[in-house]
Amino acid sequence: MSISYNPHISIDCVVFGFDYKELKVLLVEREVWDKKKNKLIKKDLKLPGSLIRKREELDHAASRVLQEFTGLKNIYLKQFDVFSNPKRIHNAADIQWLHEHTGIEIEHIISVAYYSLVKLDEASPYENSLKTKAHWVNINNIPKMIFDHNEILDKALVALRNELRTKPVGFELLPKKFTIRQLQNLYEVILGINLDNRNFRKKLLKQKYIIPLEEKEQLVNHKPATLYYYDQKLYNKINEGNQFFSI
Amino acid sequence: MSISYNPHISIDCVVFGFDYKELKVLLVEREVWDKKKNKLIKKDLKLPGSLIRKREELDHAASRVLQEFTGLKNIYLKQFDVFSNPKRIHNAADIQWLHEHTGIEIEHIISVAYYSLVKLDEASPYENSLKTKAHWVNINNIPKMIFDHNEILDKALVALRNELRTKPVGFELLPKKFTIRQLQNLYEVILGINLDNRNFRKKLLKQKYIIPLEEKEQLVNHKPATLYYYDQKLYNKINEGNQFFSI
DNA sequence: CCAAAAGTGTTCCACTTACACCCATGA
DNA sequence: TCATGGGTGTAAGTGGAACACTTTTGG
Repeated sequence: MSISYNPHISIDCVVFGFDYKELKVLLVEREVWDKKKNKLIKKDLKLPGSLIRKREELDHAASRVLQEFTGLKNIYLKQFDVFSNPKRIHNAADIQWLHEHTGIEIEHIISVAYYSLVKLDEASPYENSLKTKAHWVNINNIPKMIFDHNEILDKALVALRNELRTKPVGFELLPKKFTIRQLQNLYEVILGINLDNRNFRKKLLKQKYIIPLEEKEQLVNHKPATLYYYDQKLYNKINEGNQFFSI
Repeated sequence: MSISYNPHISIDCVVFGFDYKELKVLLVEREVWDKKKNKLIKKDLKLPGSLIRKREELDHAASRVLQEFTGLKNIYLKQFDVFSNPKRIHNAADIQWLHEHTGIEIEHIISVAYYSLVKLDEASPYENSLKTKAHWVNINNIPKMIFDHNEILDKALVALRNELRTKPVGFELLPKKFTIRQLQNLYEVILGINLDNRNFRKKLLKQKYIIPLEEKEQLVNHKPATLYYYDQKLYNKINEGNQFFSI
């Protein structure tokens, strides 16, 4: 195993999902075992990640990790920072665990961090089929993770907010057909602000690449909302080199 | 020498400077020698960069390189991308040169790219004191460089433009005392657009952290312009968590 | 008919844009 | 006195922000 990995560089992915109400992050369990006693010492959480393979491109490594943990291909991935503090992995037990887990002697791992945006309805079927257990954890309820993963997550959220304000990435977190209210909730939850719903609708519906369907919401006990979809190609055509509307 | 470097990770710096008229980039010469004949085979240009040292943090490596090549400390540095294509260094002669130059066997170098903004009037005194020759090259006149350095430069320029539109980084390229016209030229040259000078002045002078001095321009054969300075602390105080004016 | 969320218009203000001339200085 | 760039004001249009009620549906 060790021969195929580059022991100096890893990638970590902050996988965001949105369940129409809350922003969630996919975290995976790490189990630390006492080998002699064959006994579980502790279980904690981390971001999905991996050392890169030898001669592997970073984007490839990120896609690979994402597929390993969610089963999804072709999802939105953005590299947003690099973490290189030599003390980022300092705990003796962590170094030991890495050694056992990878078969590699670790000295200083630089981690390139990505965030990705997935549609929860597509991702959830895969959640149970993992060897390593993964959980969707509410962004407001993140535990202490291993290494510097809390810091990575915090910075991912800042990067996501910045991108959400200027680029049409919110649609990556919603199913293809969505309501304006769902999109508004997404903006409100991620940015942590309240938006005036009349103004939000006006602004959104002015964008020609947000296209109403004949279809309506189903199974709600109130007036069903119109469903819309986001036409990315049209967006690209209209906005060649220009700005997204900003919130 | 080889023992102190990490052979997998390098940093490259795109150092921007502005001479009141043109945007320039600091490039350094690479000389390829035929060792047997002790003869210079060719000279070409590259971005200043270096392998990182073992257990060295990336920001530290970038500052180190910058100081090596410009003599400057504490200058504006921003990490903007990572280049990891395994074919980014593919030329046999380049691999050979790297080996001779670093004493290290190179397999796959991932390069973390920074751009930095320097005040030309402060940087120029150091230009001549370098062991490796460095040149300020006009952004419109960049030759073919080695490796993927042209691609790195192109992406740095895109990143700089994005940042210039939303953050007060232009001041890093000007001396402490500057005229509004100089700042406008900077925006025009970097963004590649024309700006209305009445509107530009109005917008700028509305910002309270751009402070007029009693002093005027000297030695010009026309009405001397008022000098201003940028009060970064005041900017931070005013704009806690908010937006810079956008151009 | 009640509860729940969808959907809709107008006014005010701030900001952007377009546009042309006089002023202060050094040579 | 001329050449050069500095410095200034106004009007029209655009976009954002604030604000409350009616409509449609399921239960």
